Amino acid sequence: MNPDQPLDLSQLVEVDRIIHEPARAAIMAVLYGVESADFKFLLETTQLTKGNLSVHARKLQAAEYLTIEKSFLNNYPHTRYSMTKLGRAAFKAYVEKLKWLSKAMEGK
Amino acid sequence: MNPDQPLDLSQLVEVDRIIHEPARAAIMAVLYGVESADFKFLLETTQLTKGNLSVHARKLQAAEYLTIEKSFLNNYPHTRYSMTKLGRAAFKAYVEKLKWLSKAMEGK
DNA sequence: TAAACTAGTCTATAATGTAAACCAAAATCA
DNA sequence: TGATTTTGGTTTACATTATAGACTAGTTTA
Repeated sequence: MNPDQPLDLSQLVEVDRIIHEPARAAIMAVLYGVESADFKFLLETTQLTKGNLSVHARKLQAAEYLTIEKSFLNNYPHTRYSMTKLGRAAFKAYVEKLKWLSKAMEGK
Repeated sequence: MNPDQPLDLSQLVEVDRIIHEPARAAIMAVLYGVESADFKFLLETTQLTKGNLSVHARKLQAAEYLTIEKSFLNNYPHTRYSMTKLGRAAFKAYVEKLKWLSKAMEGK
């Protein structure tokens, strides 16, 4: 029991739950690197099932972390997702928190 | 849409869910740094409610990530938690995964 | 002996994630 | 042509899960 431990673990408990769900973190991680991505691309990169991708993407949309644009491409429905500024900031903050934790665990 | 993206996001989706829950991650983070800790100490450091601490700690015990020892101290019940080798390894692997994600997001 | 405190546990409720079933339209097949 | 398959998703029933307030059991203090 180390009394000089300055870690504030409550920060961890207060992590952004919307992003913290791995399925959504994966979606965010993909979109963070690109301007936009369509359903098929996200399906391949995240390895989620279609149902999960659909549901989780809409949860991210509800949080205004991403936008969903529907159109038709070659006669087929086509859905394009892109991260909002809010989503980008939230994801950045989330990753910072992860980094903080891993740094805090170093040398223990 | 960056085609030369080598990221395997399925790794993220397959993260250890037992640790991934923030309440439990906080417990693990505390115990990772110390040999053992009692209920009160965990309560203060994690900021969890008593009910949650109790439940989540037992879930970690069920996963064999920590041990729970009960005794009496000054006539009061006293519960002491410590991380198992399995728990330590699992937490280390978990933190490595977080590190991997934050590194992967750098410069994007 | 009543009241307040310690040290937890139990449990009802709400919230959440999951993937299989479903849908509409387009393409292919026979 | 009609039947079947494929594309591109959405819906929803189900199971799992987290949460905190109520509860228990015993101790100390007034």
